[in-house]
Amino acid sequence: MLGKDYEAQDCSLARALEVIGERWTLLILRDAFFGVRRFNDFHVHLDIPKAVLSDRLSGLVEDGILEREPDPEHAGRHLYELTAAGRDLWPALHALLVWGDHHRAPNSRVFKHASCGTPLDDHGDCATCGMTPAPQDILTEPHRGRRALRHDPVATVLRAPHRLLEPIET
Amino acid sequence: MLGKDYEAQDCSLARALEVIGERWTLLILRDAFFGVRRFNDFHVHLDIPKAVLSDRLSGLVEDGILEREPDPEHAGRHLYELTAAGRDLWPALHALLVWGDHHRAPNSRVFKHASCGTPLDDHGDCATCGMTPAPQDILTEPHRGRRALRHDPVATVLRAPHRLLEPIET
DNA sequence: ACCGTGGGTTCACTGATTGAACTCGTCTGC
DNA sequence: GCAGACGAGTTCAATCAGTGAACCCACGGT
Repeated sequence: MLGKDYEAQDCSLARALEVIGERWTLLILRDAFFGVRRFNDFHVHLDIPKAVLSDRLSGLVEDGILEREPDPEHAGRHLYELTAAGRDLWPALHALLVWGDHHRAPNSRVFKHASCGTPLDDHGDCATCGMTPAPQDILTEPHRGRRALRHDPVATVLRAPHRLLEPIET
Repeated sequence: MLGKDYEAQDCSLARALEVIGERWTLLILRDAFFGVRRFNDFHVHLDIPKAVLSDRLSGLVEDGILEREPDPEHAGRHLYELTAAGRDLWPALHALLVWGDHHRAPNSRVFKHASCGTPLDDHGDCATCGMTPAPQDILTEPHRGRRALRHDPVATVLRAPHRLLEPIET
Protein backbone atom coordinates (compact mmCIF):
# COMPACT_ATOMS: atom_id res chain seq x y z
CA MET A 1 0.00 0.00 0.00
CA LEU A 2 1.26 3.41 -0.80
CA GLY A 3 2.07 5.88 1.93
CA LYS A 4 2.16 3.43 4.70
CA ASP A 5 0.90 5.46 7.59
CA TYR A 6 -2.49 6.66 8.69
CA GLU A 7 -1.35 8.82 11.55
CA ALA A 8 -4.41 10.99 11.67
CA GLN A 9 -6.57 7.99 12.43
CA ASP A 10 -6.89 7.32 16.12
CA CYS A 11 -7.80 3.68 15.79
CA SER A 12 -6.17 0.33 16.37
CA LEU A 13 -7.19 -0.71 12.85
CA ALA A 14 -5.09 2.08 11.40
CA ARG A 15 -2.14 0.92 13.49
CA ALA A 16 -2.62 -2.65 12.29
CA LEU A 17 -2.83 -1.52 8.68
CA GLU A 18 0.44 0.34 9.03
CA VAL A 19 2.00 -3.05 9.69
CA ILE A 20 0.17 -5.41 7.35
CA GLY A 21 -1.60 -3.05 4.94
CA GLU A 22 1.03 -2.74 2.26
CA ARG A 23 0.82 -4.65 -0.98
CA TRP A 24 2.19 -8.22 -0.72
CA THR A 25 2.56 -8.15 3.05
CA LEU A 26 -0.35 -10.43 3.87
CA LEU A 27 0.61 -12.90 1.16
CA ILE A 28 4.11 -13.03 2.62
CA LEU A 29 2.62 -13.71 6.03
CA ARG A 30 0.32 -16.38 4.63
CA ASP A 31 3.36 -18.14 3.22
CA ALA A 32 5.15 -17.71 6.53
CA PHE A 33 2.25 -19.50 8.26
CA PHE A 34 2.45 -22.19 5.61
CA GLY A 35 6.09 -22.80 6.55
CA VAL A 36 8.04 -20.72 4.05
CA ARG A 37 11.15 -19.24 5.65
CA ARG A 38 13.70 -18.48 2.95
CA PHE A 39 14.02 -15.41 0.76
CA ASN A 40 14.13 -17.42 -2.40
CA ASP A 41 11.13 -19.56 -1.48
CA PHE A 42 9.01 -16.45 -0.95
CA HIS A 43 10.34 -15.10 -4.22
CA VAL A 44 9.54 -18.07 -6.43
CA HIS A 45 6.17 -18.69 -4.84
CA LEU A 46 4.85 -15.14 -4.86
CA ASP A 47 6.23 -13.75 -8.15
CA ILE A 48 7.10 -10.65 -6.20
CA PRO A 49 9.92 -8.33 -7.31
CA LYS A 50 12.98 -8.99 -5.19
CA ALA A 51 13.31 -5.33 -4.26
CA VAL A 52 9.81 -5.30 -2.85
CA LEU A 53 10.27 -8.61 -1.07
CA SER A 54 13.46 -7.35 0.50
CA ASP A 55 11.73 -4.17 1.59
CA ARG A 56 8.71 -5.98 3.04
CA LEU A 57 10.75 -8.57 4.90
CA SER A 58 12.90 -5.96 6.59
CA GLY A 59 9.80 -3.91 7.39
CA LEU A 60 8.16 -6.91 9.01
CA VAL A 61 11.32 -7.67 10.96
CA GLU A 62 11.47 -4.06 12.12
CA ASP A 63 7.82 -4.20 13.16
CA GLY A 64 8.43 -7.34 15.20
CA ILE A 65 6.29 -9.62 13.03
CA LEU A 66 9.13 -11.70 11.66
CA GLU A 67 12.50 -12.59 13.09
CA ARG A 68 15.52 -12.91 10.86
CA GLU A 69 18.07 -15.44 11.96
CA PRO A 70 21.09 -17.10 10.34
CA ASP A 71 20.35 -20.37 8.59
CA PRO A 72 22.33 -23.01 10.51
CA GLU A 73 22.63 -25.16 7.39
CA HIS A 74 23.83 -22.51 4.97
CA ALA A 75 26.39 -19.90 5.90
CA GLY A 76 25.45 -16.42 4.78
CA ARG A 77 21.73 -17.18 4.44
CA HIS A 78 18.88 -16.34 6.72
CA LEU A 79 15.55 -17.70 7.84
CA TYR A 80 12.52 -15.54 8.47
CA GLU A 81 10.24 -16.85 11.19
CA LEU A 82 7.05 -15.51 12.69
CA THR A 83 7.34 -13.97 16.14
CA ALA A 84 4.61 -14.30 18.76
CA ALA A 85 3.10 -11.01 17.53
CA GLY A 86 3.18 -12.38 13.99
CA ARG A 87 1.50 -15.62 14.99
CA ASP A 88 -1.22 -13.54 16.65
CA LEU A 89 -2.22 -12.39 13.19
CA TRP A 90 -3.57 -15.84 12.38
CA PRO A 91 -7.20 -15.09 13.32
CA ALA A 92 -7.25 -12.05 11.01
CA LEU A 93 -5.61 -13.98 8.20
CA HIS A 94 -7.99 -16.88 8.65
CA ALA A 95 -11.02 -14.58 8.65
CA LEU A 96 -9.91 -13.12 5.32
CA LEU A 97 -9.28 -16.57 3.89
CA VAL A 98 -12.77 -17.60 4.94
CA TRP A 99 -14.29 -14.50 3.38
CA GLY A 100 -12.45 -15.08 0.11
CA ASP A 101 -13.46 -18.71 0.17
CA HIS A 102 -17.15 -17.81 0.61
CA HIS A 103 -17.36 -14.94 -1.78
CA ARG A 104 -14.63 -15.36 -4.40
CA ALA A 105 -12.78 -18.68 -4.58
CA PRO A 106 -14.83 -21.49 -3.09
CA ASN A 107 -13.08 -24.49 -1.55
CA SER A 108 -9.55 -23.43 -2.20
CA ARG A 109 -7.95 -24.84 0.92
CA VAL A 110 -8.93 -26.89 3.96
CA PHE A 111 -7.84 -26.38 7.57
CA LYS A 112 -8.26 -29.15 10.09
CA HIS A 113 -7.57 -29.55 13.77
CA ALA A 114 -4.41 -31.67 13.77
CA SER A 115 -5.29 -33.73 16.83
CA CYS A 116 -8.77 -34.85 15.73
CA GLY A 117 -8.95 -34.15 12.00
CA THR A 118 -12.12 -32.07 12.20
CA PRO A 119 -12.26 -29.27 9.62
CA LEU A 120 -12.33 -25.88 11.31
CA ASP A 121 -15.51 -23.84 11.06
CA ASP A 122 -15.61 -20.28 9.74
CA HIS A 123 -14.72 -19.00 13.16
CA GLY A 124 -11.56 -21.09 13.26
CA ASP A 125 -13.06 -23.39 15.90
CA CYS A 126 -12.94 -27.16 16.09
CA ALA A 127 -16.52 -28.32 16.68
CA THR A 128 -15.43 -31.73 17.95
CA CYS A 129 -13.07 -30.44 20.64
CA GLY A 130 -14.93 -27.20 21.35
CA MET A 131 -11.82 -25.07 21.12
CA THR A 132 -9.89 -22.78 18.81
CA PRO A 133 -6.66 -24.48 17.76
CA ALA A 134 -3.49 -22.42 17.63
CA PRO A 135 -1.80 -22.28 14.20
CA GLN A 136 0.74 -24.98 15.09
CA ASP A 137 -2.16 -27.37 15.77
CA ILE A 138 -3.76 -26.78 12.39
CA LEU A 139 -3.27 -29.08 9.43
CA THR A 140 -3.76 -27.60 5.98
CA GLU A 141 -4.06 -28.96 2.46
CA PRO A 142 -5.58 -27.77 -0.81
CA HIS A 143 -9.13 -28.81 -1.48
CA ARG A 144 -9.28 -32.11 -3.32
CA GLY A 145 -10.17 -31.98 -6.97
CA ARG A 146 -8.64 -28.59 -7.41
CA ARG A 147 -6.48 -28.01 -10.43
CA ALA A 148 -3.13 -26.52 -9.59
CA LEU A 149 -2.28 -23.19 -11.15
CA ARG A 150 1.26 -22.85 -9.95
CA HIS A 151 4.10 -25.26 -10.55
CA ASP A 152 7.05 -23.78 -8.72
CA PRO A 153 8.78 -26.03 -6.16
CA VAL A 154 7.24 -24.23 -3.20
CA ALA A 155 3.70 -24.57 -4.54
CA THR A 156 4.36 -28.28 -5.09
CA VAL A 157 5.53 -28.79 -1.53
CA LEU A 158 2.56 -26.83 -0.19
CA ARG A 159 0.21 -29.19 -1.98
CA ALA A 160 1.03 -31.91 0.55
CA PRO A 161 -0.87 -31.79 3.84
CA HIS A 162 1.22 -30.24 6.59
CA ARG A 163 0.96 -28.29 9.81
CA LEU A 164 1.01 -24.51 9.86
CA LEU A 165 4.34 -23.03 10.96
CA GLU A 166 6.13 -26.29 10.21
CA PRO A 167 9.14 -25.40 8.04
CA ILE A 168 8.88 -26.68 4.48
CA GLU A 169 11.70 -28.48 2.69
CA THR A 170 12.41 -27.51 -0.90
CA MET B 1 -2.63 -1.00 -2.20
CA LEU B 2 -0.89 -0.58 -5.47
CA GLY B 3 -1.51 -2.86 -8.41
CA LYS B 4 -4.68 -4.34 -7.19
CA ASP B 5 -4.53 -7.86 -8.50
CA TYR B 6 -2.61 -10.96 -7.54
CA GLU B 7 -3.83 -13.16 -10.35
CA ALA B 8 -0.96 -15.60 -10.20
CA GLN B 9 -1.89 -16.56 -6.66
CA ASP B 10 -4.34 -19.42 -6.53
CA CYS B 11 -5.66 -18.62 -3.09
CA SER B 12 -8.78 -17.19 -1.57
CA LEU B 13 -6.66 -14.74 0.41
CA ALA B 14 -5.37 -13.24 -2.82
CA ARG B 15 -8.96 -12.87 -4.04
CA ALA B 16 -9.95 -11.18 -0.77
CA LEU B 17 -7.00 -8.80 -0.99
CA GLU B 18 -8.01 -7.78 -4.48
CA VAL B 19 -11.18 -6.46 -2.89
CA ILE B 20 -10.03 -4.98 0.41
CA GLY B 21 -6.26 -4.77 0.01
CA GLU B 22 -5.92 -1.29 -1.42
CA ARG B 23 -4.91 1.65 0.68
CA TRP B 24 -7.83 3.24 2.58
CA THR B 25 -10.30 0.49 1.73
CA LEU B 26 -10.44 -1.12 5.15
CA LEU B 27 -10.71 2.24 6.88
CA ILE B 28 -13.63 3.09 4.62
CA LEU B 29 -15.27 -0.19 5.55
CA ARG B 30 -14.60 0.38 9.25
CA ASP B 31 -16.44 3.69 8.95
CA ALA B 32 -19.23 1.98 7.03
CA PHE B 33 -19.65 -0.47 9.93
CA PHE B 34 -19.67 2.50 12.29
CA GLY B 35 -22.62 3.97 10.39
CA VAL B 36 -21.03 6.39 7.96
CA ARG B 37 -22.93 6.45 4.68
CA ARG B 38 -22.29 9.76 2.93
CA PHE B 39 -19.40 10.75 0.68
CA ASN B 40 -18.68 13.86 2.66
CA ASP B 41 -18.74 12.09 6.00
CA PHE B 42 -16.14 9.60 4.81
CA HIS B 43 -14.14 12.49 3.44
CA VAL B 44 -14.01 14.64 6.56
CA HIS B 45 -13.43 11.70 8.86
CA LEU B 46 -10.69 9.96 6.92
CA ASP B 47 -8.67 12.87 5.48
CA ILE B 48 -8.60 10.95 2.25
CA PRO B 49 -8.24 12.71 -1.10
CA LYS B 50 -11.61 12.93 -2.78
CA ALA B 51 -10.31 11.36 -5.97
CA VAL B 52 -9.19 8.27 -4.04
CA LEU B 53 -12.39 8.12 -2.02
CA SER B 54 -14.44 8.31 -5.19
CA ASP B 55 -12.34 5.57 -6.77
CA ARG B 56 -12.54 3.28 -3.72
CA LEU B 57 -16.28 3.73 -3.25
CA SER B 58 -17.04 2.86 -6.83
CA GLY B 59 -14.64 -0.07 -6.65
CA LEU B 60 -16.39 -1.39 -3.56
CA VAL B 61 -19.78 -0.94 -5.21
CA GLU B 62 -18.53 -2.78 -8.28
CA ASP B 63 -17.20 -5.60 -6.10
CA GLY B 64 -20.54 -5.94 -4.34
CA ILE B 65 -19.29 -4.79 -0.92
CA LEU B 66 -21.23 -1.53 -0.85
CA GLU B 67 -24.47 -0.51 -2.42
CA ARG B 68 -24.99 3.01 -3.71
CA GLU B 69 -28.52 4.29 -3.47
CA PRO B 70 -30.18 7.69 -3.79
CA ASP B 71 -30.52 9.61 -0.53
CA PRO B 72 -34.28 9.96 0.02
CA GLU B 73 -33.77 13.20 1.93
CA HIS B 74 -31.49 14.96 -0.52
CA ALA B 75 -32.07 14.86 -4.23
CA GLY B 76 -28.88 14.21 -6.18
CA ARG B 77 -27.02 12.69 -3.24
CA HIS B 78 -26.30 9.08 -2.48
CA LEU B 79 -25.87 6.75 0.44
CA TYR B 80 -23.32 3.95 0.54
CA GLU B 81 -24.44 0.95 2.56
CA LEU B 82 -22.82 -2.38 3.23
CA THR B 83 -24.20 -5.35 1.34
CA ALA B 84 -24.46 -8.83 2.87
CA ALA B 85 -21.02 -9.66 1.43
CA GLY B 86 -19.67 -6.46 2.97
CA ARG B 87 -21.15 -7.24 6.36
CA ASP B 88 -19.47 -10.66 6.17
CA LEU B 89 -16.16 -8.85 6.41
CA TRP B 90 -16.84 -7.98 10.02
CA PRO B 91 -14.95 -10.96 11.51
CA ALA B 92 -11.82 -10.06 9.55
CA LEU B 93 -12.10 -6.39 10.47
CA HIS B 94 -12.67 -7.26 14.10
CA ALA B 95 -9.68 -9.60 14.17
CA LEU B 96 -7.46 -6.82 12.85
CA LEU B 97 -8.86 -4.36 15.37
CA VAL B 98 -8.12 -6.84 18.14
CA TRP B 99 -4.58 -7.37 16.91
CA GLY B 100 -3.94 -3.62 16.72
CA ASP B 101 -5.44 -3.19 20.15
CA HIS B 102 -3.15 -5.87 21.63
CA HIS B 103 0.03 -4.94 19.89
CA ARG B 104 -0.14 -1.28 18.94
CA ALA B 105 -2.92 0.87 20.42
CA PRO B 106 -4.27 -0.62 23.65
CA ASN B 107 -7.84 0.04 24.67
CA SER B 108 -8.84 2.20 21.78
CA ARG B 109 -12.44 1.08 21.42
CA VAL B 110 -14.88 -1.25 23.16
CA PHE B 111 -17.40 -3.59 21.54
CA LYS B 112 -20.28 -4.99 23.58
CA HIS B 113 -23.12 -7.37 22.92
CA ALA B 114 -26.09 -4.98 22.62
CA SER B 115 -28.60 -7.26 24.29
CA CYS B 116 -26.60 -8.01 27.46
CA GLY B 117 -23.84 -5.42 27.61
CA THR B 118 -21.02 -7.95 27.89
CA PRO B 119 -17.80 -6.82 26.19
CA LEU B 120 -16.89 -9.15 23.34
CA ASP B 121 -13.82 -11.32 23.75
CA ASP B 122 -10.96 -11.38 21.23
CA HIS B 123 -12.85 -13.91 19.20
CA GLY B 124 -15.84 -11.62 18.87
CA ASP B 125 -17.89 -13.83 21.15
CA CYS B 126 -20.20 -12.84 24.01
CA ALA B 127 -19.18 -14.96 27.00
CA THR B 128 -22.50 -14.37 28.79
CA CYS B 129 -24.72 -15.51 25.94
CA GLY B 130 -22.30 -18.04 24.44
CA MET B 131 -22.72 -16.73 20.92
CA THR B 132 -21.10 -14.52 18.30
CA PRO B 133 -23.23 -11.42 17.82
CA ALA B 134 -23.77 -10.13 14.28
CA PRO B 135 -22.56 -6.55 13.66
CA GLN B 136 -26.03 -5.06 14.08
CA ASP B 137 -26.16 -6.52 17.60
CA ILE B 138 -22.87 -4.94 18.64
CA LEU B 139 -22.63 -1.70 20.57
CA THR B 140 -19.43 0.29 20.23
CA GLU B 141 -17.88 3.24 22.00
CA PRO B 142 -14.36 4.60 22.51
CA HIS B 143 -12.56 3.42 25.57
CA ARG B 144 -13.21 5.73 28.52
CA GLY B 145 -10.42 8.04 29.53
CA ARG B 146 -9.13 8.27 26.01
CA ARG B 147 -8.18 11.66 24.71
CA ALA B 148 -9.73 12.46 21.37
CA LEU B 149 -7.36 13.17 18.50
CA ARG B 150 -9.89 14.12 15.88
CA HIS B 151 -12.48 16.87 16.10
CA ASP B 152 -14.41 16.67 12.87
CA PRO B 153 -18.20 16.29 13.16
CA VAL B 154 -18.13 12.59 12.25
CA ALA B 155 -15.52 11.78 14.90
CA THR B 156 -17.64 13.63 17.45
CA VAL B 157 -20.74 11.66 16.60
CA LEU B 158 -18.78 8.40 16.69
CA ARG B 159 -17.70 9.16 20.23
CA ALA B 160 -21.22 8.44 21.45
CA PRO B 161 -22.09 4.77 22.03
CA HIS B 162 -24.08 3.34 19.14
CA ARG B 163 -24.79 0.13 17.30
CA LEU B 164 -22.74 -0.98 14.34
CA LEU B 165 -24.43 -0.40 10.97
CA GLU B 166 -26.82 2.13 12.53
CA PRO B 167 -26.69 5.25 10.30
CA ILE B 168 -25.10 8.25 12.00
CA GLU B 169 -26.62 11.75 11.93
CA THR B 170 -24.31 14.66 11.29
C1' DA C 1 -29.73 36.10 -9.08
C1' DC C 2 -26.31 34.79 -5.64
C1' DC C 3 -24.04 31.90 -2.23
C1' DG C 4 -22.96 27.69 0.23
C1' DT C 5 -22.74 22.76 0.38
C1' DG C 6 -22.36 18.02 -1.25
C1' DG C 7 -20.37 15.18 -4.47
C1' DG C 8 -17.62 14.64 -7.67
C1' DT C 9 -13.62 15.12 -11.76
C1' DT C 10 -9.18 16.92 -13.61
C1' DC C 11 -4.45 17.55 -13.42
C1' DA C 12 0.36 18.19 -12.28
C1' DC C 13 3.45 16.36 -8.74
C1' DT C 14 5.24 13.06 -5.83
C1' DG C 15 6.16 8.56 -4.23
C1' DA C 16 5.80 3.35 -4.75
C1' DT C 17 6.18 -0.72 -7.66
C1' DT C 18 8.18 -3.34 -11.38
C1' DG C 19 11.47 -6.17 -13.65
C1' DA C 20 15.82 -6.46 -15.68
C1' DA C 21 20.56 -6.14 -14.75
C1' DC C 22 24.21 -6.33 -11.57
C1' DT C 23 26.80 -7.72 -7.25
C1' DC C 24 28.84 -10.60 -3.90
C1' DG C 25 29.53 -14.62 -1.09
C1' DT C 26 28.81 -19.87 -0.82
C1' DC C 27 28.53 -24.29 -2.56
C1' DT C 28 29.25 -28.12 -6.16
C1' DG C 29 31.49 -30.68 -9.56
C1' DC C 30 35.48 -31.53 -11.95
C1' DG D 1 41.68 -24.81 -7.20
C1' DC D 2 38.64 -23.03 -10.44
C1' DA D 3 34.21 -22.37 -13.16
C1' DG D 4 29.71 -22.04 -12.90
C1' DA D 5 25.38 -22.11 -10.34
C1' DC D 6 22.63 -20.49 -6.69
C1' DG D 7 20.85 -17.61 -2.88
C1' DA D 8 20.18 -13.15 -1.36
C1' DG D 9 20.21 -8.92 -2.14
C1' DT D 10 20.90 -3.83 -4.42
C1' DT D 11 20.47 -0.48 -8.26
C1' DC D 12 18.03 1.83 -11.73
C1' DA D 13 14.83 3.60 -15.37
C1' DA D 14 10.07 3.19 -16.65
C1' DT D 15 5.55 2.86 -15.14
C1' DC D 16 1.72 3.34 -12.21
C1' DA D 17 -0.86 4.89 -8.01
C1' DG D 18 -1.81 8.43 -4.48
C1' DT D 19 -2.01 13.38 -3.20
C1' DG D 20 -4.09 17.82 -2.86
C1' DA D 21 -5.42 21.94 -5.01
C1' DA D 22 -8.47 23.67 -8.28
C1' DC D 23 -12.42 23.26 -10.86
C1' DC D 24 -17.31 21.85 -12.02
C1' DC D 25 -22.27 21.05 -11.53
C1' DA D 26 -26.79 20.41 -9.07
C1' DC D 27 -29.59 21.67 -5.45
C1' DG D 28 -31.48 24.57 -1.52
C1' DG D 29 -31.95 28.67 0.75
C1' DT D 30 -32.43 34.02 0.85
